[in-house]
Amino acid sequence: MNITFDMKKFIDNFENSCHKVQKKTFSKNEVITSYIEKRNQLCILISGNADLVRYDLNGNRTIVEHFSQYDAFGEVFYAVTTNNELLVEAREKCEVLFYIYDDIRNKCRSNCKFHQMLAEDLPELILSKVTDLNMRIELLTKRSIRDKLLGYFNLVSSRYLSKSFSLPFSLTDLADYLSVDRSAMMRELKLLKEDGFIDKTGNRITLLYK
Amino acid sequence: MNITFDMKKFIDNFENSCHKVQKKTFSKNEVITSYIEKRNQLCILISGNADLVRYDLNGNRTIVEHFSQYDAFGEVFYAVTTNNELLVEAREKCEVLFYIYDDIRNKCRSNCKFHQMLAEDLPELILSKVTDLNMRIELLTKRSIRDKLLGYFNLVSSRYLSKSFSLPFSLTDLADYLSVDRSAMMRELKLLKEDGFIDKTGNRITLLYK
DNA sequence: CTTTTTCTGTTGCAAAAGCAACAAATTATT
DNA sequence: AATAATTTGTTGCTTTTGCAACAGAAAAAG
Repeated sequence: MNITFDMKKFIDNFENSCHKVQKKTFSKNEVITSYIEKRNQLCILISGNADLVRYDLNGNRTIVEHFSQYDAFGEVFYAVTTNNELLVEAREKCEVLFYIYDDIRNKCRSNCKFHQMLAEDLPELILSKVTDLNMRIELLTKRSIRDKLLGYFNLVSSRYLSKSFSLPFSLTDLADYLSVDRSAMMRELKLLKEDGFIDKTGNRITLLYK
Repeated sequence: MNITFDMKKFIDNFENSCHKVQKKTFSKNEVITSYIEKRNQLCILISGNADLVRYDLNGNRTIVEHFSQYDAFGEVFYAVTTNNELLVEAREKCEVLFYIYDDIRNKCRSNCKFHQMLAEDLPELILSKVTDLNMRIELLTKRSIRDKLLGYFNLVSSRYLSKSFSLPFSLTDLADYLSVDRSAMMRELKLLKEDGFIDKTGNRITLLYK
Protein backbone atom coordinates (compact mmCIF):
# COMPACT_ATOMS: atom_id res chain seq x y z
CA MET A 1 0.00 0.00 0.00
CA ASN A 2 1.03 3.52 -0.77
CA ILE A 3 0.92 5.61 2.37
CA THR A 4 1.86 9.22 2.18
CA PHE A 5 2.95 9.67 5.77
CA ASP A 6 5.99 7.96 7.24
CA MET A 7 4.50 4.83 8.74
CA LYS A 8 7.86 3.34 9.63
CA LYS A 9 8.96 6.27 11.76
CA PHE A 10 5.52 6.39 13.26
CA ILE A 11 5.53 2.74 14.20
CA ASP A 12 9.09 2.92 15.56
CA ASN A 13 8.07 5.53 18.12
CA PHE A 14 5.20 3.41 19.28
CA GLU A 15 6.61 1.40 22.19
CA ASN A 16 6.32 4.00 24.96
CA SER A 17 3.08 5.45 23.71
CA CYS A 18 -0.42 4.16 24.23
CA HIS A 19 -1.13 1.15 26.41
CA LYS A 20 -4.39 0.47 24.57
CA VAL A 21 -2.62 -0.62 21.44
CA GLN A 22 -1.74 -4.28 21.34
CA LYS A 23 1.17 -5.75 19.46
CA LYS A 24 1.02 -9.45 18.73
CA THR A 25 3.17 -11.92 16.85
CA PHE A 26 1.82 -14.74 14.70
CA SER A 27 3.55 -17.68 13.13
CA LYS A 28 2.91 -19.06 9.68
CA ASN A 29 -0.66 -20.16 8.92
CA GLU A 30 -2.05 -18.74 12.15
CA VAL A 31 -5.29 -16.79 11.98
CA ILE A 32 -4.57 -13.15 12.81
CA THR A 33 -8.19 -12.09 12.97
CA SER A 34 -11.59 -13.12 11.67
CA TYR A 35 -14.25 -10.74 10.32
CA ILE A 36 -17.20 -12.45 11.93
CA GLU A 37 -17.78 -10.49 15.08
CA LYS A 38 -18.18 -6.74 15.12
CA ARG A 39 -15.13 -5.51 16.97
CA ASN A 40 -14.41 -2.45 14.86
CA GLN A 41 -10.81 -3.44 14.77
CA LEU A 42 -8.12 -1.71 12.75
CA CYS A 43 -4.89 -3.65 12.31
CA ILE A 44 -1.54 -2.69 10.85
CA LEU A 45 0.91 -5.28 9.66
CA ILE A 46 4.40 -4.34 10.87
CA SER A 47 6.24 -7.25 9.35
CA GLY A 48 5.59 -10.40 7.37
CA ASN A 49 2.71 -10.86 4.98
CA ALA A 50 -0.80 -12.14 5.23
CA ASP A 51 -3.96 -12.71 3.23
CA LEU A 52 -7.60 -11.90 3.76
CA VAL A 53 -9.25 -15.14 2.71
CA ARG A 54 -12.87 -16.04 2.10
CA TYR A 55 -14.18 -19.58 2.07
CA ASP A 56 -17.56 -19.90 0.38
CA LEU A 57 -20.22 -22.57 0.55
CA ASN A 58 -19.07 -24.24 -2.68
CA GLY A 59 -15.67 -24.85 -1.14
CA ASN A 60 -14.00 -22.11 -3.16
CA ARG A 61 -11.22 -20.17 -1.52
CA THR A 62 -10.73 -16.55 -2.52
CA ILE A 63 -7.83 -14.37 -1.54
CA VAL A 64 -9.69 -11.11 -1.11
CA GLU A 65 -6.61 -9.04 -0.30
CA HIS A 66 -2.92 -9.59 0.11
CA PHE A 67 -1.15 -7.61 2.85
CA SER A 68 2.51 -6.76 3.23
CA GLN A 69 4.45 -4.37 5.45
CA TYR A 70 2.46 -1.39 6.77
CA ASP A 71 -0.78 -2.45 5.15
CA ALA A 72 -3.92 -1.86 7.16
CA PHE A 73 -6.83 -4.24 7.55
CA GLY A 74 -9.62 -5.18 9.95
CA GLU A 75 -13.36 -5.10 10.37
CA VAL A 76 -13.55 -1.30 10.11
CA PHE A 77 -13.03 -1.76 6.43
CA TYR A 78 -15.55 -4.49 6.00
CA ALA A 79 -19.29 -4.48 6.56
CA VAL A 80 -19.71 -8.22 7.02
CA THR A 81 -22.94 -8.98 5.22
CA THR A 82 -21.96 -12.41 4.07
CA ASN A 83 -22.34 -15.70 5.86
CA ASN A 84 -19.00 -16.80 4.45
CA GLU A 85 -15.94 -17.11 6.61
CA LEU A 86 -13.51 -14.21 6.35
CA LEU A 87 -10.09 -14.79 7.87
CA VAL A 88 -6.78 -12.99 7.84
CA GLU A 89 -4.13 -15.71 7.68
CA ALA A 90 -0.41 -15.22 8.23
CA ARG A 91 1.58 -16.43 5.23
CA GLU A 92 4.78 -16.19 7.27
CA LYS A 93 5.76 -14.88 10.70
CA CYS A 94 3.85 -11.63 11.25
CA GLU A 95 3.87 -8.77 13.72
CA VAL A 96 0.57 -6.95 13.96
CA LEU A 97 -0.71 -3.85 15.79
CA PHE A 98 -4.34 -3.93 16.92
CA TYR A 99 -6.31 -0.75 17.41
CA ILE A 100 -9.89 -0.14 18.27
CA TYR A 101 -11.19 2.24 15.65
CA ASP A 102 -13.32 4.18 18.12
CA ASP A 103 -10.20 5.00 20.13
CA ILE A 104 -8.66 6.60 17.11
CA ARG A 105 -11.74 8.67 16.44
CA ASN A 106 -12.81 9.58 19.94
CA LYS A 107 -11.58 8.63 23.35
CA CYS A 108 -7.82 8.72 23.11
CA ARG A 109 -7.86 11.77 20.97
CA SER A 110 -6.92 14.47 23.39
CA ASN A 111 -4.61 12.67 25.76
CA CYS A 112 -2.72 10.04 23.76
CA LYS A 113 -0.20 11.32 21.27
CA PHE A 114 -0.05 8.07 19.35
CA HIS A 115 -3.73 7.86 18.61
CA GLN A 116 -3.86 11.57 17.93
CA MET A 117 -1.22 11.28 15.25
CA LEU A 118 -2.88 8.28 13.74
CA ALA A 119 -6.22 10.10 13.67
CA GLU A 120 -4.51 12.97 11.92
CA ASP A 121 -3.37 10.72 9.11
CA LEU A 122 -6.39 8.48 9.09
CA PRO A 123 -7.92 9.88 5.88
CA GLU A 124 -4.69 9.19 3.98
CA LEU A 125 -4.49 5.73 5.42
CA ILE A 126 -8.03 4.85 4.45
CA LEU A 127 -7.71 6.57 1.09
CA SER A 128 -4.78 4.41 0.11
CA LYS A 129 -6.98 1.46 0.95
CA VAL A 130 -9.61 2.77 -1.44
CA THR A 131 -7.19 3.10 -4.32
CA ASP A 132 -5.94 -0.42 -3.62
CA LEU A 133 -9.45 -1.79 -3.74
CA ASN A 134 -10.16 0.07 -6.95
CA MET A 135 -7.15 -1.54 -8.60
CA ARG A 136 -8.40 -4.89 -7.39
CA ILE A 137 -11.83 -4.21 -8.90
CA GLU A 138 -10.25 -3.26 -12.18
CA LEU A 139 -8.49 -6.64 -12.24
CA LEU A 140 -11.60 -8.59 -11.34
CA THR A 141 -13.75 -6.92 -13.98
CA LYS A 142 -11.42 -8.07 -16.77
CA ARG A 143 -13.34 -10.57 -18.83
CA SER A 144 -10.78 -13.31 -19.48
CA ILE A 145 -8.12 -15.14 -17.49
CA ARG A 146 -5.55 -13.81 -19.94
CA ASP A 147 -6.51 -10.19 -19.30
CA LYS A 148 -6.55 -10.77 -15.54
CA LEU A 149 -3.06 -12.23 -15.65
CA LEU A 150 -1.68 -9.47 -17.84
CA GLY A 151 -3.41 -6.83 -15.73
CA TYR A 152 -1.94 -8.28 -12.59
CA PHE A 153 1.53 -8.61 -14.08
CA ASN A 154 1.40 -4.97 -15.14
CA LEU A 155 0.58 -3.93 -11.60
CA VAL A 156 3.42 -5.92 -10.10
CA SER A 157 5.77 -4.78 -12.83
CA SER A 158 5.05 -1.10 -12.25
CA ARG A 159 5.32 -1.58 -8.50
CA TYR A 160 8.80 -3.07 -8.82
CA LEU A 161 9.71 -0.76 -11.72
CA SER A 162 10.88 -3.78 -13.69
CA LYS A 163 9.68 -6.00 -16.50
CA SER A 164 10.99 -8.97 -14.53
CA PHE A 165 9.80 -9.91 -11.06
CA SER A 166 8.94 -12.75 -8.71
CA LEU A 167 5.30 -13.22 -7.83
CA PRO A 168 4.51 -12.37 -4.21
CA PHE A 169 2.62 -15.62 -3.85
CA SER A 170 2.37 -19.12 -5.20
CA LEU A 171 0.55 -19.87 -8.44
CA THR A 172 -2.13 -21.69 -6.48
CA ASP A 173 -2.68 -18.52 -4.46
CA LEU A 174 -2.57 -16.35 -7.55
CA ALA A 175 -5.49 -18.31 -8.99
CA ASP A 176 -7.43 -17.78 -5.76
CA TYR A 177 -6.56 -14.09 -5.92
CA LEU A 178 -7.73 -13.68 -9.51
CA SER A 179 -10.74 -15.80 -8.67
CA VAL A 180 -10.21 -18.37 -11.42
CA ASP A 181 -9.58 -22.09 -11.64
CA ARG A 182 -5.95 -22.98 -11.09
CA SER A 183 -5.59 -25.44 -13.94
CA ALA A 184 -7.29 -23.06 -16.36
CA MET A 185 -4.89 -20.36 -15.24
CA MET A 186 -1.89 -22.66 -15.73
CA ARG A 187 -3.10 -23.40 -19.24
CA GLU A 188 -3.40 -19.68 -19.96
CA LEU A 189 0.09 -19.04 -18.58
CA LYS A 190 1.43 -21.63 -20.99
CA LEU A 191 -0.40 -19.96 -23.87
CA LEU A 192 0.95 -16.54 -22.86
CA LYS A 193 4.43 -18.04 -23.02
CA GLU A 194 3.80 -19.71 -26.37
CA ASP A 195 2.35 -16.50 -27.79
CA GLY A 196 5.47 -14.63 -26.72
CA PHE A 197 3.80 -12.30 -24.21
CA ILE A 198 5.75 -13.45 -21.19
CA ASP A 199 8.64 -15.55 -20.06
CA LYS A 200 8.26 -17.66 -16.97
CA THR A 201 10.69 -19.67 -14.87
CA GLY A 202 9.15 -20.95 -11.66
CA ASN A 203 7.32 -17.98 -10.22
CA ARG A 204 9.57 -15.44 -11.90
CA ILE A 205 7.80 -13.58 -14.69
CA THR A 206 9.31 -11.42 -17.43
CA LEU A 207 7.09 -9.27 -19.60
CA LEU A 208 8.16 -9.34 -23.24
CA TYR A 209 5.77 -6.78 -24.73
CA LYS A 210 5.83 -3.00 -25.22
CA MET B 1 -23.70 4.53 0.55
CA ASN B 2 -24.01 4.38 4.29
CA ILE B 3 -22.78 7.57 5.88
CA THR B 4 -22.91 7.97 9.61
CA PHE B 5 -23.10 11.73 9.75
CA ASP B 6 -26.07 13.72 8.49
CA MET B 7 -25.08 14.49 4.94
CA LYS B 8 -28.44 16.00 4.06
CA LYS B 9 -28.36 18.60 6.79
CA PHE B 10 -24.74 19.26 6.01
CA ILE B 11 -25.39 19.85 2.33
CA ASP B 12 -28.46 21.98 3.02
CA ASN B 13 -26.37 24.46 4.99
CA PHE B 14 -23.86 24.74 2.23
CA GLU B 15 -25.06 27.70 0.16
CA ASN B 16 -23.61 30.54 2.23
CA SER B 17 -20.46 28.70 3.11
CA CYS B 18 -17.31 28.29 1.09
CA HIS B 19 -16.88 29.93 -2.30
CA LYS B 20 -14.32 27.32 -3.36
CA VAL B 21 -16.92 24.63 -3.60
CA GLN B 22 -18.63 24.40 -6.95
CA LYS B 23 -22.11 23.14 -7.54
CA LYS B 24 -23.00 22.03 -11.03
CA THR B 25 -25.99 20.50 -12.74
CA PHE B 26 -25.81 17.84 -15.43
CA SER B 27 -28.46 16.46 -17.69
CA LYS B 28 -28.90 12.84 -18.68
CA ASN B 29 -25.91 11.16 -20.37
CA GLU B 30 -23.60 14.09 -19.73
CA VAL B 31 -20.10 13.34 -18.48
CA ILE B 32 -19.77 14.64 -14.93
CA THR B 33 -16.05 14.08 -14.65
CA SER B 34 -13.32 11.94 -16.17
CA TYR B 35 -10.54 10.23 -14.22
CA ILE B 36 -7.77 10.92 -16.67
CA GLU B 37 -6.12 14.03 -15.35
CA LYS B 38 -4.88 14.34 -11.80
CA ARG B 39 -7.12 16.96 -10.27
CA ASN B 40 -7.51 15.36 -6.86
CA GLN B 41 -11.18 16.01 -7.06
CA LEU B 42 -13.76 14.84 -4.56
CA CYS B 43 -17.37 14.97 -5.71
CA ILE B 44 -20.63 14.44 -3.90
CA LEU B 45 -23.81 13.62 -5.71
CA ILE B 46 -26.66 15.68 -4.28
CA SER B 47 -29.41 14.39 -6.51
CA GLY B 48 -29.91 12.02 -9.41
CA ASN B 49 -27.79 8.99 -10.12
CA ALA B 50 -24.68 8.30 -12.09
CA ASP B 51 -22.22 5.57 -13.02
CA LEU B 52 -18.47 5.32 -13.06
CA VAL B 53 -17.87 3.62 -16.39
CA ARG B 54 -14.76 2.11 -17.92
CA TYR B 55 -14.33 1.44 -21.62
CA ASP B 56 -11.55 -1.00 -22.38
CA LEU B 57 -9.58 -1.71 -25.54
CA ASN B 58 -11.73 -4.73 -26.44
CA GLY B 59 -14.80 -2.51 -26.55
CA ASN B 60 -16.17 -3.84 -23.29
CA ARG B 61 -18.01 -1.43 -21.08
CA THR B 62 -17.85 -1.92 -17.32
CA ILE B 63 -19.90 -0.10 -14.76
CA VAL B 64 -17.30 0.19 -12.04
CA GLU B 65 -19.58 1.89 -9.52
CA HIS B 66 -23.12 3.09 -9.34
CA PHE B 67 -23.79 6.32 -7.44
CA SER B 68 -27.00 7.62 -5.94
CA GLN B 69 -27.83 10.44 -3.54
CA TYR B 70 -24.98 11.52 -1.24
CA ASP B 71 -22.48 9.10 -2.70
CA ALA B 72 -18.93 10.37 -3.05
CA PHE B 73 -16.64 9.86 -6.00
CA GLY B 74 -13.73 11.45 -7.84
CA GLU B 75 -10.06 11.00 -8.58
CA VAL B 76 -9.04 11.06 -4.91
CA PHE B 77 -10.39 7.57 -4.74
CA TYR B 78 -8.71 6.31 -7.82
CA ALA B 79 -5.04 6.00 -8.67
CA VAL B 80 -5.39 6.00 -12.43
CA THR B 81 -2.86 3.45 -13.60
CA THR B 82 -4.81 2.25 -16.57
CA ASN B 83 -4.89 3.60 -20.08
CA ASN B 84 -8.60 2.90 -20.25
CA GLU B 85 -11.13 5.67 -20.21
CA LEU B 86 -12.84 6.25 -16.89
CA LEU B 87 -15.92 8.46 -16.94
CA VAL B 88 -18.66 9.36 -14.53
CA GLU B 89 -21.84 9.57 -16.59
CA ALA B 90 -25.15 11.01 -15.43
CA ARG B 91 -27.97 8.48 -15.79
CA GLU B 92 -30.52 11.20 -15.18
CA LYS B 93 -30.42 14.87 -14.20
CA CYS B 94 -27.74 15.25 -11.52
CA GLU B 95 -26.57 17.91 -9.08
CA VAL B 96 -22.98 17.55 -8.02
CA LEU B 97 -20.68 19.30 -5.55
CA PHE B 98 -17.01 19.55 -6.53
CA TYR B 99 -14.29 19.86 -3.91
CA ILE B 100 -10.56 19.92 -4.19
CA TYR B 101 -9.32 17.29 -1.77
CA ASP B 102 -6.35 19.38 -0.67
CA ASP B 103 -8.70 22.12 0.48
CA ILE B 104 -10.41 19.70 2.77
CA ARG B 105 -7.14 18.52 4.24
CA ASN B 106 -5.18 21.75 4.42
CA LYS B 107 -5.88 25.24 3.26
CA CYS B 108 -9.48 25.89 4.17
CA ARG B 109 -9.18 24.11 7.44
CA SER B 110 -9.00 26.98 9.88
CA ASN B 111 -11.12 29.61 8.25
CA CYS B 112 -13.90 27.83 6.38
CA LYS B 113 -16.51 26.12 8.45
CA PHE B 114 -17.79 23.99 5.63
CA HIS B 115 -14.48 22.40 4.78
CA GLN B 116 -13.64 22.06 8.43
CA MET B 117 -16.77 20.05 9.07
CA LEU B 118 -16.20 17.91 6.06
CA ALA B 119 -12.63 17.24 7.14
CA GLU B 120 -13.94 16.20 10.52
CA ASP B 121 -16.13 13.54 8.99
CA LEU B 122 -13.77 12.62 6.21
CA PRO B 123 -12.66 9.28 7.70
CA GLU B 124 -16.27 8.11 7.96
CA LEU B 125 -16.99 9.25 4.45
CA ILE B 126 -14.01 7.41 3.01
CA LEU B 127 -14.61 4.39 5.20
CA SER B 128 -18.10 3.93 3.83
CA LYS B 129 -16.52 3.96 0.40
CA VAL B 130 -14.20 1.16 1.50
CA THR B 131 -17.03 -1.03 2.72
CA ASP B 132 -18.89 -0.38 -0.54
CA LEU B 133 -15.90 -1.44 -2.58
CA ASN B 134 -15.45 -4.54 -0.48
CA MET B 135 -19.02 -5.58 -1.19
CA ARG B 136 -18.34 -5.02 -4.86
CA ILE B 137 -15.25 -7.20 -4.69
CA GLU B 138 -17.21 -9.93 -2.98
CA LEU B 139 -19.67 -9.88 -5.87
CA LEU B 140 -17.00 -9.91 -8.53
CA THR B 141 -15.11 -12.80 -6.99
CA LYS B 142 -18.15 -15.07 -7.24
CA ARG B 143 -17.34 -17.75 -9.75
CA SER B 144 -20.55 -18.03 -11.77
CA ILE B 145 -23.09 -15.65 -13.28
CA ARG B 146 -25.73 -17.30 -11.12
CA ASP B 147 -23.83 -16.56 -7.91
CA LYS B 148 -23.16 -13.01 -9.01
CA LEU B 149 -26.84 -12.43 -9.71
CA LEU B 150 -27.96 -13.96 -6.42
CA GLY B 151 -25.28 -12.08 -4.52
CA TYR B 152 -26.36 -8.83 -6.10
CA PHE B 153 -30.04 -9.49 -5.48
CA ASN B 154 -29.29 -10.20 -1.83
CA LEU B 155 -27.54 -6.86 -1.51
CA VAL B 156 -30.38 -4.92 -3.06
CA SER B 157 -32.93 -6.91 -1.09
CA SER B 158 -31.26 -6.16 2.24
CA ARG B 159 -30.86 -2.52 1.29
CA TYR B 160 -34.59 -2.17 0.62
CA LEU B 161 -35.52 -4.53 3.44
CA SER B 162 -37.72 -6.45 1.05
CA LYS B 163 -37.67 -9.66 -0.95
CA SER B 164 -39.20 -7.74 -3.84
CA PHE B 165 -37.57 -4.77 -5.50
CA SER B 166 -36.93 -2.95 -8.76
CA LEU B 167 -33.41 -3.00 -10.09
CA PRO B 168 -31.71 0.40 -9.96
CA PHE B 169 -30.60 0.00 -13.55
CA SER B 170 -31.45 -1.72 -16.79
CA LEU B 171 -30.57 -5.36 -17.42
CA THR B 172 -28.03 -4.25 -20.00
CA ASP B 173 -26.35 -2.12 -17.35
CA LEU B 174 -26.60 -4.88 -14.77
CA ALA B 175 -24.56 -7.14 -17.05
CA ASP B 176 -21.93 -4.42 -17.39
CA TYR B 177 -21.95 -4.01 -13.62
CA LEU B 178 -21.48 -7.70 -12.94
CA SER B 179 -18.92 -7.79 -15.75
CA VAL B 180 -20.60 -10.59 -17.70
CA ASP B 181 -22.09 -11.04 -21.14
CA ARG B 182 -25.63 -9.75 -21.36
CA SER B 183 -27.14 -12.66 -23.26
CA ALA B 184 -25.48 -15.16 -20.94
CA MET B 185 -26.91 -13.23 -18.00
CA MET B 186 -30.40 -13.25 -19.55
CA ARG B 187 -30.14 -17.00 -20.00
CA GLU B 188 -29.15 -17.39 -16.35
CA LEU B 189 -32.04 -15.17 -15.23
CA LYS B 190 -34.39 -17.45 -17.11
CA LEU B 191 -32.87 -20.50 -15.45
CA LEU B 192 -33.15 -18.87 -12.02
CA LYS B 193 -36.84 -18.36 -12.73
CA GLU B 194 -37.32 -21.91 -14.00
CA ASP B 195 -35.49 -23.30 -10.98
CA GLY B 196 -37.80 -21.34 -8.68
CA PHE B 197 -35.16 -19.10 -7.13
CA ILE B 198 -36.65 -15.84 -8.29
CA ASP B 199 -39.65 -14.27 -9.89
CA LYS B 200 -39.14 -11.58 -12.47
CA THR B 201 -41.48 -9.17 -14.20
CA GLY B 202 -39.63 -6.56 -16.24
CA ASN B 203 -36.92 -5.32 -13.96
CA ARG B 204 -38.80 -6.15 -10.79
CA ILE B 205 -37.27 -9.11 -8.94
CA THR B 206 -38.77 -11.18 -6.15
CA LEU B 207 -36.61 -13.59 -4.19
CA LEU B 208 -38.40 -16.85 -3.52
CA TYR B 209 -35.87 -18.60 -1.30
CA LYS B 210 -35.09 -18.67 2.44
C1' DC C 1 18.45 -37.11 5.45
C1' DT C 2 14.02 -39.16 4.76
C1' DT C 3 9.29 -38.76 4.65
C1' DT C 4 5.28 -36.16 4.11
C1' DT C 5 2.94 -32.48 2.34
C1' DT C 6 2.14 -28.96 -0.76
C1' DC C 7 2.72 -26.99 -5.30
C1' DT C 8 3.33 -27.30 -10.29
C1' DG C 9 2.31 -28.70 -14.70
C1' DT C 10 -0.63 -31.31 -17.75
C1' DT C 11 -4.66 -33.39 -19.93
C1' DG C 12 -9.50 -35.07 -21.50
C1' DC C 13 -13.90 -34.05 -20.84
C1' DA C 14 -18.01 -31.36 -19.27
C1' DA C 15 -20.15 -27.17 -18.25
C1' DA C 16 -20.47 -22.39 -18.47
C1' DA C 17 -19.95 -18.22 -20.65
C1' DG C 18 -19.22 -15.40 -24.73
C1' DC C 19 -20.49 -13.98 -29.48
C1' DA C 20 -23.54 -12.81 -33.14
C1' DA C 21 -27.69 -12.07 -34.83
C1' DC C 22 -32.45 -11.07 -34.81
C1' DA C 23 -37.41 -10.01 -33.62
C1' DA C 24 -40.39 -8.05 -30.33
C1' DA C 25 -41.17 -4.75 -26.82
C1' DT C 26 -40.34 -0.64 -24.69
C1' DT C 27 -38.77 4.02 -24.33
C1' DA C 28 -37.20 8.37 -26.27
C1' DT C 29 -37.39 11.92 -29.83
C1' DT C 30 -39.25 14.83 -33.28
C1' DA D 1 -48.76 10.39 -33.12
C1' DA D 2 -45.15 8.63 -35.85
C1' DT D 3 -40.49 7.45 -36.07
C1' DA D 4 -36.13 6.37 -34.21
C1' DA D 5 -33.36 4.40 -30.79
C1' DT D 6 -32.61 1.45 -27.15
C1' DT D 7 -33.55 -2.53 -24.38
C1' DT D 8 -35.23 -7.19 -23.77
C1' DG D 9 -35.60 -11.84 -24.75
C1' DT D 10 -34.05 -15.75 -27.35
C1' DT D 11 -31.16 -19.08 -29.80
C1' DG D 12 -27.30 -21.82 -32.34
C1' DC D 13 -22.71 -22.07 -32.31
C1' DT D 14 -17.87 -21.34 -30.57
C1' DT D 15 -14.63 -20.49 -27.19
C1' DT D 16 -13.28 -20.32 -22.66
C1' DT D 17 -13.29 -21.92 -18.22
C1' DG D 18 -13.95 -25.32 -14.70
C1' DC D 19 -13.46 -30.03 -12.89
C1' DA D 20 -11.08 -34.20 -11.85
C1' DA D 21 -7.30 -36.68 -11.80
C1' DC D 22 -2.50 -37.68 -11.77
C1' DA D 23 2.69 -37.56 -11.97
C1' DG D 24 6.76 -35.08 -11.01
C1' DA D 25 9.08 -31.18 -8.47
C1' DA D 26 9.77 -28.56 -4.62
C1' DA D 27 9.26 -27.36 0.05
C1' DA D 28 8.30 -28.37 4.83
C1' DA D 29 8.42 -31.39 8.70
C1' DG D 30 10.21 -34.90 11.39
